[in-house]
Amino acid sequence: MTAKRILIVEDEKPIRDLVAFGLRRAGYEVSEAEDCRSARASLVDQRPDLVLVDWMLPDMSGLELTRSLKRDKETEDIPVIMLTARAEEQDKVGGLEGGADDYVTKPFSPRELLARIQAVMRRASPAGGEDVLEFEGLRLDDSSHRVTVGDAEVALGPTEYRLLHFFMTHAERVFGRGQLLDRVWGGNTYVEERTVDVHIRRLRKALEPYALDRLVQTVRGSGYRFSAREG
Amino acid sequence: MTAKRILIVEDEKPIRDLVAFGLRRAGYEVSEAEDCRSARASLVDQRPDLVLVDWMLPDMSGLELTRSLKRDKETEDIPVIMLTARAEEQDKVGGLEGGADDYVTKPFSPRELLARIQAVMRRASPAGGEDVLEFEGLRLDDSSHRVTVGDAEVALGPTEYRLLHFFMTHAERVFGRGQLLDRVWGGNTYVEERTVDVHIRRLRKALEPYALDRLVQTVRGSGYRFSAREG
DNA sequence: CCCGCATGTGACAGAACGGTGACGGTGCGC
DNA sequence: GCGCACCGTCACCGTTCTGTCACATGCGGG
Repeated sequence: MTAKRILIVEDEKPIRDLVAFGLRRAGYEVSEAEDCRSARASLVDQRPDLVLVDWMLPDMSGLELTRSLKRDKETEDIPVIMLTARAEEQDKVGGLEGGADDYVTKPFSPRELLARIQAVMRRASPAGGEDVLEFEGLRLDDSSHRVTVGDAEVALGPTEYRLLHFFMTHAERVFGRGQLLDRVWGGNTYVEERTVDVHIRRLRKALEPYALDRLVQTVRGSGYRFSAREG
Repeated sequence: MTAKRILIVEDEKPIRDLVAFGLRRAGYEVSEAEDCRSARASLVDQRPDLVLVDWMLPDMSGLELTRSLKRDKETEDIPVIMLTARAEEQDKVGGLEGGADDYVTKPFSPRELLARIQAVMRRASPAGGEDVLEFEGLRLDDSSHRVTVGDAEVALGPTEYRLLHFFMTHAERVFGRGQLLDRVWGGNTYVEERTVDVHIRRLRKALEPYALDRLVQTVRGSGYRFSAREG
């Protein structure tokens, strides 16, 4: 999975550090800027997937920055989340009007911020955002619906694709055939449990040329597991 | 399910007592620390499932504690909830408290605290969170269905796995063959009692390479026991 | 010290389980 | 309508697991 890049524009260093630290932990790649000038620079060469902008900035208000961002064809697709202090709350309307995709009032809980970031990105992703899972050299790009190993493309049927997607988002856990039917086929389909075996087989066969069939492991008596570690 | 352990790090005794009392009533196992020093100690030997940290602490700020927690591979998975006074939230803290998973502002209602605790724990467990039993270096991860000692994987058949799982969740107690048949095989199976012996044997054999077969002990005339203490 | 009973142990046959190739059916695009 | 891709099911097979037995071992009481 390519890490999503987030740019933080915030002049108060302690807060900036704090937020950056938290976001990095959550798996994002974070760059920081303390004013609009450097923010613009970062925007050009980092091409972040999302921008967090503080409302109050020394050289230009965050609102201004957002507006100009959204005016530029080059950057208008980048989602923006504004950070505002509670006192400034009445201005939130203005923030949204400026083109921000969402705003969060300080203080905010980490949960909340992460949730909003994800929500906003999800909304933006059809535009060009990427949704890539990677595991042991195996890449699954959900937006383009492609599975690749290096340059080669792995040909999968729809069911195998969903199965692999499910596994890649739930690695290291064992799932019984019933659970897989529930979660990959859908809760109210009735098919034989052994059908799962057959699709596991097909998935393995597709991964075999790359010696990645080992990732799909049988746990005798329980089901299957997707894992890098041999079992 | 073993009761979840919560560690409270808070210097003001009255508050600490109050919170601890409430949490114990809610069924948690609570340990307390009044500064970061003792918190660290508790972290090591208690391995709490969640930590509640006050923002203001005498020796080190709660923020520092949280950060160092999240930096350490050993403890980064333990969810942290920060407690902050309302006065502190405005100016200093913007948001992600150095990696805290959530935060609660004082004064808070017991309800809210409990709700957040549950939410955070729920979120922590399915993600990377695991269902891990550990005993004398022997690890049984039920979600991935793996039994390991250090890096090595212990190969167990289905029955041996269930047997070990049962023992690890019921250590230090003696079970007769009949009881084991009931609880590991299932209430309505009819098999010879001596069959238990054979599976005990197989389990021991699998643990032998790691000198852990000593954990499965025979109680002559009564049955078997899983225990670290010899005899 | 010896006996008797409880437990350890190796072997084995049947059952259960999962892997695999093949087949017929179905829906879709051409 | 035809061919193609995919799906679900089945039958068959090798492998692994399981329960049972027969025999070995060992502990404890007399």
